[in-house]
Amino acid sequence: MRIGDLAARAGVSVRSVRYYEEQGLLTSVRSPRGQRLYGDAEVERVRFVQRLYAAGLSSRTIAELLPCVDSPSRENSDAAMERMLQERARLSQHIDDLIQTRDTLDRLMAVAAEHHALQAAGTSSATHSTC
Amino acid sequence: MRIGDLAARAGVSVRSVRYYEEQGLLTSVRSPRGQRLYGDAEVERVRFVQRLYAAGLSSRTIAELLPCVDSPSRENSDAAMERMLQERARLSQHIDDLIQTRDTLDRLMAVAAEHHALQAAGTSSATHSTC
DNA sequence: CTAGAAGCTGACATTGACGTCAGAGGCAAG
DNA sequence: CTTGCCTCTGACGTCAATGTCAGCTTCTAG
Repeated sequence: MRIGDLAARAGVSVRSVRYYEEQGLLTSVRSPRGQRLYGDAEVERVRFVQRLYAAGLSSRTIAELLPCVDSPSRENSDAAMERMLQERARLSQHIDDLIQTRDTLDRLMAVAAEHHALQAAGTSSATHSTC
Repeated sequence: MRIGDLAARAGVSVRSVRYYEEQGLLTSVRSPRGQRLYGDAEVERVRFVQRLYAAGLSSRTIAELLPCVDSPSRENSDAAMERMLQERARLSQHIDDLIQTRDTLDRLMAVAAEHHALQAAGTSSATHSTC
């Protein structure tokens, strides 16, 4: 499987695949003439990397995490486990923030809807709220 | 209240405050000599903007949303409401993604912990899993 | 064999939310 | 008046993940 196919299957650009390799997030076997070759497993690998990106991890952090996924050993598992715990905490914090923001948005929309209803009824009440 | 105080109270940099004004997310009154002056309300405003940023909204999107918050009127409330619904959906999707990623991380950590335990017991079982 | 699609490397461009610096002016305290 | 801190505008730097282009090579279909 060549780079174009991998990119298509994983739903990313060819450029991104090369970048992932450059960052040490992905390895490839080279054909005698220098073209990158991949197995089916790499498709999942790319998707996994994408998900970590989506979770806000930097390529450096991902690079620190992946060795544990790849070759579990005593030395790296401790450090990686700590790293994962850290990222898990960061992720949870981020999720909580987003939920809180969504709640804020919901309250804003509720007030807006109420205002809209009042206005539709021609009632100009004392609701001084925003929107 | 001058820009430095506002920035300190809201917990952002002076640069950011100027940037917000540049993007139309914040307004200021100018002193006779041209310095920006703010009221207490702007502190909350800046914090609100920050939360929207944290939620992944771009400054352009925030700029489209804020007029509704500021001056509720019939024309802008419809558009703003739609926009808010859109962003709410995006937010929910993002939250779901993050939770899914956290779950993946949890599974990874569980396997890692198991592996670690087995290794500690000197047992090299058939768990071919990652880490 | 040959045209065109796809790959390679290397480098510069882009986007967004700032950081940072320069040069000039404002403002309160001693 | 001076010292030192704050503010102003304007412009360039940064960082990270990609886009994009150039110039060249390799593979594939006819």
